[in-house]
Amino acid sequence: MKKQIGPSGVTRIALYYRVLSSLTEEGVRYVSSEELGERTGNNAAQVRKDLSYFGNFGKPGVGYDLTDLQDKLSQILRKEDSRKMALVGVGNLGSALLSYDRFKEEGFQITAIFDNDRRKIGCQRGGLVIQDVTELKPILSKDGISIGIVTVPSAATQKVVDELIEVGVRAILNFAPSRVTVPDFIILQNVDLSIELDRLSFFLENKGSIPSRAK
Amino acid sequence: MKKQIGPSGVTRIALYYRVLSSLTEEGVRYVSSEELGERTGNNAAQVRKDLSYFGNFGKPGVGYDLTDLQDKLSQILRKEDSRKMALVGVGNLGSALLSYDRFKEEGFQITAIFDNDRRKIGCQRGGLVIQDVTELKPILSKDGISIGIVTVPSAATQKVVDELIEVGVRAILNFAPSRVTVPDFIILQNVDLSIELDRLSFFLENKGSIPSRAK
DNA sequence: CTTTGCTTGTGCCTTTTGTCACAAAGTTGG
DNA sequence: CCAACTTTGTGACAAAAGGCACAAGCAAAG
Repeated sequence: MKKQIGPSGVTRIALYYRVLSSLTEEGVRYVSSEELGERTGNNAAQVRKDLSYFGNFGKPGVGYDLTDLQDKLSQILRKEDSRKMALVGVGNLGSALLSYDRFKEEGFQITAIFDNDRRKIGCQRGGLVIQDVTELKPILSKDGISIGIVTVPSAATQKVVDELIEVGVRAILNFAPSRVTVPDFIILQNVDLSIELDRLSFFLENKGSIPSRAK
Repeated sequence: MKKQIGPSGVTRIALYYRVLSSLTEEGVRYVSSEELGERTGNNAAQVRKDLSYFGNFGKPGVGYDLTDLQDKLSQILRKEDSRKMALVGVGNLGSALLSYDRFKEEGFQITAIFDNDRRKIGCQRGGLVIQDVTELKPILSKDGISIGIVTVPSAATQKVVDELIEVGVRAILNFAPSRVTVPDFIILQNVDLSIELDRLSFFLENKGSIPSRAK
């Protein structure tokens, strides 16, 4: 069986895709693994190997056809299936994510938002009405939403996550600092900003030690 | 020379620290590598090895003294040196970070904020006055700020980062999607939320393939 | 058509990261 | 004090990730 790409490889693929978008605007037609590596901070061989997991996209002596490669990566990352997302927790961070333009640009769309705060429920945010989180299950059960973004306080996280899973959400982006447990078939990605700062804080005093990886 | 801990090890250390805080609230006195592993989703041996990079904190047959270990990790992550941070770019995301309580809780404090928008400059946000980004250098040069948070549009990122470095900032948390180049001695951490979503999107269709690592 | 010059795809090696398993150290109960 | 349990710290092993280097493929020039 052919070896598969790893988690960090996927991150790099997404990065390559970003760079391709820039290059398109610059009117380039072909790009080499060398250049792609340069622009993303990766080794050229790494780039070629990453891409080779999904097929032979390049032409020796020329490089990769830009629009062609873009299509391929778009397909790999499922950019066409417009992904609908639900956001739970319309606090500061949640609100910011709602008006975060880059989600739209990259084909992601938040279509339902929830909170447990009486004062917020019914209000509008980014063109959507904030709904009662206790109504989450009945409301989402028909929507076929596959991605959930959770920006609620730690204490509530597990409950919200469980409910999202019940209504068919299969991937969750969790901004709460608490670790959540999910079944194996669920994709969970934690984003903990204060941990990022802890990392910075550590490396500030131990700079020489470890080369910073470009996550 | 003794081997040093790697980048992902540092992330785990920060995670352990979070769990210790919870455990303290629960009134526990000792914790085993087994339990710490359980709660952070790591192998017990991994936990012990991570900790052993910094000393022999545990007692065989007992485990780790909770408050003691907490102190040690706090020291490792430099939690005491109250870290001052500057935030550049007071848009949606920037504003959210300003009122993100967890930064305070974890000992990080934003003490200066900048934007280039005429209409924002002079306004208050989270108890701070938004200052003109063109004044960044003169204002920060005296402050001894070591961490910068950058939430400006892609086009402006490199310039802002360069200026931060000029005034002595040594670690940067960059939320812009564009890759920035910095000298070797600078710690740069990119956080790109739309790339996180791309990852989710990919794994949704390739679930079986790769076990999701608990970042 | 041949030669020269790039650039890809990939086997192999190196380095890093994670896990296992066990000796040493401490604890508890009789 | 001794025997039976725990749990640590770590050397040895396994798996994964990254990089090197080269054969094979394509292009362009003569």
